[in-house]
Amino acid sequence: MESPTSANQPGSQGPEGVIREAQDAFVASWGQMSGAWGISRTMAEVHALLFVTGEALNTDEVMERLQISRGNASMSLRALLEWGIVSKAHKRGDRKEYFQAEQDVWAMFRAIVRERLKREVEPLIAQLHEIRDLTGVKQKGKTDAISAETHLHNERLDELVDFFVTVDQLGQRFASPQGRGLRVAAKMLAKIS
Amino acid sequence: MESPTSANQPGSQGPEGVIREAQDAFVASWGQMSGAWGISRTMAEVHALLFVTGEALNTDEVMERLQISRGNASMSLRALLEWGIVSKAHKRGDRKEYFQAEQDVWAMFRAIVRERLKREVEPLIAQLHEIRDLTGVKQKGKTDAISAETHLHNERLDELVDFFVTVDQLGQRFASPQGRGLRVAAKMLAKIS
DNA sequence: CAGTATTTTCAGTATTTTTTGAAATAAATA
DNA sequence: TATTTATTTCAAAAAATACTGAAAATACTG
Repeated sequence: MESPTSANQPGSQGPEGVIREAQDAFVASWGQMSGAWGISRTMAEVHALLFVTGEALNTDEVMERLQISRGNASMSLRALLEWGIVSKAHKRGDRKEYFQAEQDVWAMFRAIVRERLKREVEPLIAQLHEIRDLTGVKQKGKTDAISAETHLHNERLDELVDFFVTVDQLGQRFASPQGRGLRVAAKMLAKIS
Repeated sequence: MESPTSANQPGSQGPEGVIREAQDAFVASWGQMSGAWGISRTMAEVHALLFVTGEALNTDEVMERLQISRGNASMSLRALLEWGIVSKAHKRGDRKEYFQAEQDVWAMFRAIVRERLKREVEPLIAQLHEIRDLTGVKQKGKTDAISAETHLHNERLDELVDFFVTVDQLGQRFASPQGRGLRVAAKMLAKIS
């Protein structure tokens, strides 16, 4: 049990103690999941902070709240921009840059899917094609001078390529802006006993 | 370009040079993807080797082919057994244990989905529920003494929980043995222009 | 059971990844 | 333009992760 932070002045823009506690807990949880997204713990924490506060924060506020260095905050924020789940904002009369997280959870995951397809799945498909080409023809007719072993090898690779192409196509549909509709589809599919 | 390995004796059980080359390339590619599965590079390489050769290999053969230590091979193989994508086999008159990879690509990914739901998604959902409980009631009716800020915070978390519950349900359907049918469904969904 | 073969464990080491902090760069103001 | 403020970069340090090898444990065999 943590002792609650000092009482807020009434009317301050800061969250009440309980919310702050919940926010910190969320940041920690989300940080633990970083491995699952393939990003560093800090990057996940920065994202969690922006998401859970719902506010636009500047680099110093992020540094202060997460107790991280300026360099780390800068790199994490830039990476989150590249992932497309955080965007820049500006405040009048303030030279600092502010950052805010995408607040629509489904839109956020569409962005993540899009990025992971691009970074992981598509390069893999390309490599698998190259490897597949090492052992010859694709046509079913040509049984030529191909050993049984080569044949089995080719079948294994073809099945794998086929799987990833399907994943890529499915992902693209989900990730596209039109994929919005899939939210409904997904919930229905998930529900039917 | 690598010089092909020394010519195989005809009739040997070893693969021809070209296949060996393709296998090595596959092991390397699959190893690079390890991050995406959340496993170590070696573990991915061991799996790749078993998958791409299609053979049941023993610890020494794995060590030799991947140039890794006995300890590393042992740990990787055990972890792959836990993931359920590699199984044990035995050869008559041989005391060594042999290991073979699941050869059905879709079955293999069902196992991976099952495991990642269990290790990553479900614990997250549990934690999110705990965090959500910190800031009170779920009922829509009760607008009581809840600040606007708390209300927004709760909405954000509820949306997130809802998302992961949907993912978990969808994943379970796919991962279940009955999920076999989803292979067809997935391919159809992926195709429709 | 004693002896041998095989597998697992784990402390120490090596490698990879992440973070820091300060210098360099860029942007805004006056 | 010079000055101040904000951001990025990157070499070095720290932290996290993976790997080795040999000892311990386990499982077979005769």
